Amino acid sequence: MSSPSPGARSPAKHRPVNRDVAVLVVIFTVDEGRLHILLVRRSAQPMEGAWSLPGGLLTPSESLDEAAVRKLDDETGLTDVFLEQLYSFCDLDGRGSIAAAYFALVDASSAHLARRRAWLPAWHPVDDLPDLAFDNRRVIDYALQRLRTKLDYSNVAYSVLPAEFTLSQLQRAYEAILVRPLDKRNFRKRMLSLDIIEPIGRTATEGRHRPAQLYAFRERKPIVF
Amino acid sequence: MSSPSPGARSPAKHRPVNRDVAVLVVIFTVDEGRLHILLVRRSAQPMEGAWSLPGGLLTPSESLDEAAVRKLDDETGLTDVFLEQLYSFCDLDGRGSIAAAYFALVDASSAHLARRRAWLPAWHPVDDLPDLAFDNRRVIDYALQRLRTKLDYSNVAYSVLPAEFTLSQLQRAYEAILVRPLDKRNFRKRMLSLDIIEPIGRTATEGRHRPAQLYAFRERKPIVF
DNA sequence: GCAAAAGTGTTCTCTGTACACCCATGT
DNA sequence: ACATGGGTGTACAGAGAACACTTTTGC
Repeated sequence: MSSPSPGARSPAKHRPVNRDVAVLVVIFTVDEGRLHILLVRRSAQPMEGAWSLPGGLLTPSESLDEAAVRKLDDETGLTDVFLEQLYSFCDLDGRGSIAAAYFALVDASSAHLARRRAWLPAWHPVDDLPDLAFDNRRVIDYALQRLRTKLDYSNVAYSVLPAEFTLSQLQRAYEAILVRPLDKRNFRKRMLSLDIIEPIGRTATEGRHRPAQLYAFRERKPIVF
Repeated sequence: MSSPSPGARSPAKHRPVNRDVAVLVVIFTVDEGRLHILLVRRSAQPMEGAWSLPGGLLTPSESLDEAAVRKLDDETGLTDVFLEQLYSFCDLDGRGSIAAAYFALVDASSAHLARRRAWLPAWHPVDDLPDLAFDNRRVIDYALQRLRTKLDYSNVAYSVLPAEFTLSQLQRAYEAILVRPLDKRNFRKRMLSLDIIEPIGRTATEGRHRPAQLYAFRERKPIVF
């Protein structure tokens, strides 16, 4: 709410307490049938060089959402993807700062990772993460849970695929995120009945087998069923 | 209460930018078959006297959760109830502060509202709220949505009822929150099959009709189905 | 012609929903 | 005896899960 607290009693001697406020972004992608997260190396003490989630302090004028969008853009060059606030953590670093965590889904082939840094950012499979700075692991676990839940009742997957895709690609993305095989017929039946994707009328040949019908999401923005 | 002057923030480029960080608590209860929210009057400018959600700045040493627990205790005298972080809002007051919103469910008959203030806090039916300070309406709408969703796949209702209750009381609480009548037989069948409540073996007589079996939640803590 | 992925229906089970009557008590 | 809310079962519909074979292409 507002800085002045409606319920507070002693206006005179209360001194406002300000805090560091940062955003963290858990950026997911699916590549080679596996779910990955983007990690960067810390460029400052403490724990310089340790793998961690991308993030940083808010600038004086920006909002939480703006900071998250900026960070995501910095790291991937992408702006028009699924990005949602996750949870606000306190004291992840042991120094009382506030970190508003966000999570995003990106198409690996559209993302352009920064290449001019001493330490290069990199995709890491979620089932094989390195040791992470601070309590970043907690944030990732929370994001994973939310992503998996949300996959079931929303169209978030639109953001992890290129504009045109085959149903098999879509299914592989779902399977990578859920870490569970899905039945092909049931999967297709459900996706089509949800009315969130449509065939675009062209096919794609990929390998020495039958070409697949190409589909696109009707809306490239979040929809909840 | 005095709000921090703009100069209180660290303007220098090489210094981290700190912000006011506050918590807001949307405190729900069910009374007389209607869902209510606890509102207080702002005790400071701007908008002094306007109804708003309880909240306030973090003290120097506390975490977000601790501040939310403290606020809830201040307003209701309750500590062992359902309380969950909702979302962090930015700039609700137009001055760039961060507000971590929480929501809580309390049993109206256990709550003791503050009585020694110039402006008394009060329960307001959610379907008949007064004009509210700032963007508090957005926060309440968000909390309502989350509460209604969560009612369907968790035992949050444990926190809005006394320790012992009848199935009819439980059903009335659900109906008040969802604003929709529920079928008695289906409701009882479902509640019992979820295995989250159990009969305590006693009955309660209330009015000139058949006494009702009393039940209790097996766990008085959050469970997700 | 063969390897490889695309594409396609039916059956069963389970969950949610609709619906109406008798029971125990106080007055 | 009657008014009031407590308590109970069954039938139907829709959703999700299990399951196997034919088609189209590149080589």
